[in-house]
Amino acid sequence: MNRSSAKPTISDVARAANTGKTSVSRYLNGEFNVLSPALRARIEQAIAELDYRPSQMARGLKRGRTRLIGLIIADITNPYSVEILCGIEAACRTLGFTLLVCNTNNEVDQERHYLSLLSSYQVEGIVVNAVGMREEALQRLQQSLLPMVLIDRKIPDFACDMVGLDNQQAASLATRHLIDQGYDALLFVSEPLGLVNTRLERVEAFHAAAAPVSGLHAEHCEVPHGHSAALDEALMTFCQRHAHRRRAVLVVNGAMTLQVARALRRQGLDWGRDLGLLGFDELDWAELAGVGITTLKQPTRQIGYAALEQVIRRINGDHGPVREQAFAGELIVRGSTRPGFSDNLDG
Amino acid sequence: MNRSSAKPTISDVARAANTGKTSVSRYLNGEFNVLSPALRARIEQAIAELDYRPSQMARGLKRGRTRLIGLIIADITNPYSVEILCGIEAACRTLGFTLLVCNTNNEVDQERHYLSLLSSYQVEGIVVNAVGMREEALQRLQQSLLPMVLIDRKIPDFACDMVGLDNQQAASLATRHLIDQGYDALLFVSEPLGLVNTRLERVEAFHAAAAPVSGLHAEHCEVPHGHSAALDEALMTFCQRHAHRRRAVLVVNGAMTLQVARALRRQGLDWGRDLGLLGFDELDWAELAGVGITTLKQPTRQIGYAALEQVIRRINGDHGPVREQAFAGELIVRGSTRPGFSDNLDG
DNA sequence: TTGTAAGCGTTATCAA
DNA sequence: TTGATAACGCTTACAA
Repeated sequence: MNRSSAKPTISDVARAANTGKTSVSRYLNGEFNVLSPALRARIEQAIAELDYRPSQMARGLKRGRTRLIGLIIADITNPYSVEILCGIEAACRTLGFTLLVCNTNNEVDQERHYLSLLSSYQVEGIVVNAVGMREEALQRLQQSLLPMVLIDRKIPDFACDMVGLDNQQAASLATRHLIDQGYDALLFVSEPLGLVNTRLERVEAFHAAAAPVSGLHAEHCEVPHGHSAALDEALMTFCQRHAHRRRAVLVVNGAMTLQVARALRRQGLDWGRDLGLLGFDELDWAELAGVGITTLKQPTRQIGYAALEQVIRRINGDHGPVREQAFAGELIVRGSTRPGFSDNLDG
Repeated sequence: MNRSSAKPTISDVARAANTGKTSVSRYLNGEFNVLSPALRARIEQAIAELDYRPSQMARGLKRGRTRLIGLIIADITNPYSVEILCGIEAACRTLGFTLLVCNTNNEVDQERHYLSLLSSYQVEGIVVNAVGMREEALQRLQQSLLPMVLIDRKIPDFACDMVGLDNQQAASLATRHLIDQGYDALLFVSEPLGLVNTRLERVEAFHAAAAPVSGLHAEHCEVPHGHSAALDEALMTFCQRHAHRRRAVLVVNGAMTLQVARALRRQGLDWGRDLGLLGFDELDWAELAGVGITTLKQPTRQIGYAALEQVIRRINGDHGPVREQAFAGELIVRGSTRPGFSDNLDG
């Protein structure tokens, strides 16, 4: 059917339909009110015969608007990020945008590279899933003049739309659950807090929820990512210090929960029996690990969707004040926080 | 610094450097041999001052080559796909290409949409990670005239470069391991085989490896994705029929292994104790599930990298015969196939 | 060594 | 209703 080897252009279509490029362009843009039914039909047929597809490159060049959105992900290996991605994708589909996915692999160079790439492709807006991104990298994002939405992170001293979890609500919910289950020695495990608002807010809400309860020990420790020796040490110390208490560990996110679970395994500690375990972020294997791990699930799809809606609002010219949207988390209770305290107390 | 609101163009740079667009273009393309050091310096400065970034849209439009590669992923939720993605990304970085990631979410419409999108953005080649993609969708890929590489799937009656696991080697390795561990009733669990070569090759090698062994029962069952009742049924039947044998289950891929593990949990069966369990694809939680799950790990990064190299070879004009690359898998032994048979045999 | 001018495939302006 | 024609920002003959 397509005899000529080269891709057909709008001129080819015009020629085949015996008309000018302008009318074809009008057809492409749905301006049917200025097209006679006859002409419209001819164009339609020509397009079908040639299997013509307009060049987005040329379109973007001419119009300046590309309907392209850039997504910068710090670590696509993180299932949390992937779920956010899915939410954003769904929104793109509905709202007529196309997503350019960039995984910076947590490398500053990559992030720089992609940022300039996105701008050179004239994306109309950027969503940044900065989970795990270093401050250094975030700083430079400020320079981008494009509409931008941050997911799950704020940049200090930089006003920017943000969508994420209601950390205050979620951490309170999780902490209260542990307290309600009768645990009286709580350890909050996170990566070094730094200026990462997610971690700060969660640990703060943790302490706030624990403080009023009498007879409760609540502490937190910071362990660098991947530093398993430090994690072992921290957990062991905690368990020994509170040997005669009902111990539980609250973990700041899914990636860290995996680390903690491995560490507990190494030390022969069983969650649910020897101590309680609750992690932020739902894990698809949560129910398979021992007695199952209780998690605090984020409405990830919803967060992703909302982020895209917000960036599009900005693209459409909304110049209102910076907006921060926080979604509530949901507790999914499993065996790791249904203690049979018998074993725990005769240490 | 950037006083004018609009993005600077190559003309702006030329004006600022007091020269013509041609020289700027030459600078951008590294043709320094035809630029006097003085002019080169002026241009360099002008670019820096204006913070100029060439428009890839215009470039692609003019040159016809975009250094863009499209990646079509059927299910980005699958960790296997994400690892492939990482391998491809690494290759892109090294080889100077940019990746457009498209997740079809296993929807035919999406796949159609993205395919035409990619072609309209003038990508120079396409990598298709068709894991889980339906035949229907794959058929249409044939129509694309672009250089294309398939990962992990062949299309019947369609010659196309392919990169993936050496299914024959991997399935043999896995099956022999089970036999060596003393299991004598083997069940291979997969989604319906259909024309999916991955599944077909694996199950075939499974039977081939099992056939010569006397006193060994080897069977396979096909369970639709997400059909947990059917899976329960299949597993229960298998266990009852071979109640007095040493049973082991071999699972065709990581997603299915998750299903099987859940099903076994539901039925109160412990892998390692009540039966053996071995799954294709490494799982990051494999060591945390009960006594740990033995897996057959694919060299995913390597596969992704090789796929991109191949598509680029085609882009560069390699018209050689269709090439199929198969990489060896690696067995990672954990508790689920280190049986203490005592419990198993007194049923 | 440098610059002029003609496109690439669209859309926007204007006149018919 | 239509259709020339001039941009969009860049590359690439072709001249100088």
